[in-house]
Amino acid sequence: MNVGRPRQFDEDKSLNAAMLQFWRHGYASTSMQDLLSATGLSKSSLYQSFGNKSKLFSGCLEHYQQRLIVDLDQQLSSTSSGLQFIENLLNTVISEATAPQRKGCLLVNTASELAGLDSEIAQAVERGFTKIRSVIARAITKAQQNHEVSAEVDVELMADFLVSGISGLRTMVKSGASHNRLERVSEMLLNSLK
Amino acid sequence: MNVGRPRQFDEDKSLNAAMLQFWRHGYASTSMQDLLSATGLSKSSLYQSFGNKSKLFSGCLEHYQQRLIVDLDQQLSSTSSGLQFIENLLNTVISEATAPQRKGCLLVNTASELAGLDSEIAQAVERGFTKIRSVIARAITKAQQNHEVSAEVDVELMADFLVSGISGLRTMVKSGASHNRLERVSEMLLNSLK
DNA sequence: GCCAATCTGGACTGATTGGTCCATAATTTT
DNA sequence: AAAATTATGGACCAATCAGTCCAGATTGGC
Repeated sequence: MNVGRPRQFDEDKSLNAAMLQFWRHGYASTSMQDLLSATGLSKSSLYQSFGNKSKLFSGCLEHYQQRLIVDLDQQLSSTSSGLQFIENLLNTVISEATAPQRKGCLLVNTASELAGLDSEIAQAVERGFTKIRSVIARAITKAQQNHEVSAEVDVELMADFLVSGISGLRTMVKSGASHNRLERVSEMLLNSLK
Repeated sequence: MNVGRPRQFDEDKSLNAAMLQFWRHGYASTSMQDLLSATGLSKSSLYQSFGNKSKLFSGCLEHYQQRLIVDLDQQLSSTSSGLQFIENLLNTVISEATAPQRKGCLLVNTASELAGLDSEIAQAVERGFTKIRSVIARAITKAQQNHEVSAEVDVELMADFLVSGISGLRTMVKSGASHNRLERVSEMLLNSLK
């Protein structure tokens, strides 16, 4: 098997380009034409490789989630302070407020747009959130080991609280909250760890 | 002026029906056909009364926001305890987790879908959030007067924190969090008031 | 009764939607 | 050289999209 001409295009790059489109405009507002332009693929190739729009979206969601987790993992292991890692996370969210386009988080966006309607997507979103939560839980444990956070803190609960808090911050960002207000709320979240 | 045949349909009811469609499926995934079926109006009447899809959506958003504020206002004034009012708010959000369809909050959904793309919508969303925040701020003040919440609490900051926290909870609901986890996070939010 | 406004339904538009199919070309392994 | 696989581009599809227009019916105020 696997004889014949090999893949010419980088499937990962195509997935990434498609992901960006979905990320920017959401599922419904992204047309196949948008995806063709973004990926640079021909219609035939795109359908051949990814099936259809829905499957492509699922692939993009998975791609996003994996990239995100790898990135967070790497950041966590390269940061000695668990608390600092979390503070960095919050700052990253806040810094998007001044960005030209506020894309937010594809998982959060998808939860909002589709999770209530498509159960398959809902499951993918749930898996993504679970993974993020587990990274944050590890960060909290690390912070406890460094005595930055009280050992009495319930790690799982606090991880949920932070994931929820970050999602809330993201909504504030999209709803146009000022930098100042975002910073103060972020500070409160951070204080809840102590 | 205003001679001739008077309005036959209840503009408020039509707006309400259209709002429900947008609420359920978002802006992009709601077609004019959906809106015609939902409102029961003829295409001519709908365009005559509301202009076009975009304007109709803006109207629905305004309608939603007004309804919400009136409802919150009424609840707040009929609840002697400011703390209880906030607890009720959180419980309402959580109870949606078991609902057949999790529509969430139209303002939050719209922030996610459109606020990053359409500045006019973004402003409407921002106004809506501001009003909600002010109701919650009043609830906190009321709780302080009842000595349920420390007088040292910064009302505006806490209001922001709660609005953000509620949005976070809503995201958790959509992402499939269990009732138990939602309750514990909600409890943490409530505790942050004390 | 007349006028003005409202309502309906349908015809119609041009553009876009997601998706299929096919002939052809390019490139690799066997 | 032959077979297998990937690529492209365009023709084509029915369905749907938002939106316009109009003729005609209805219904009220004056």
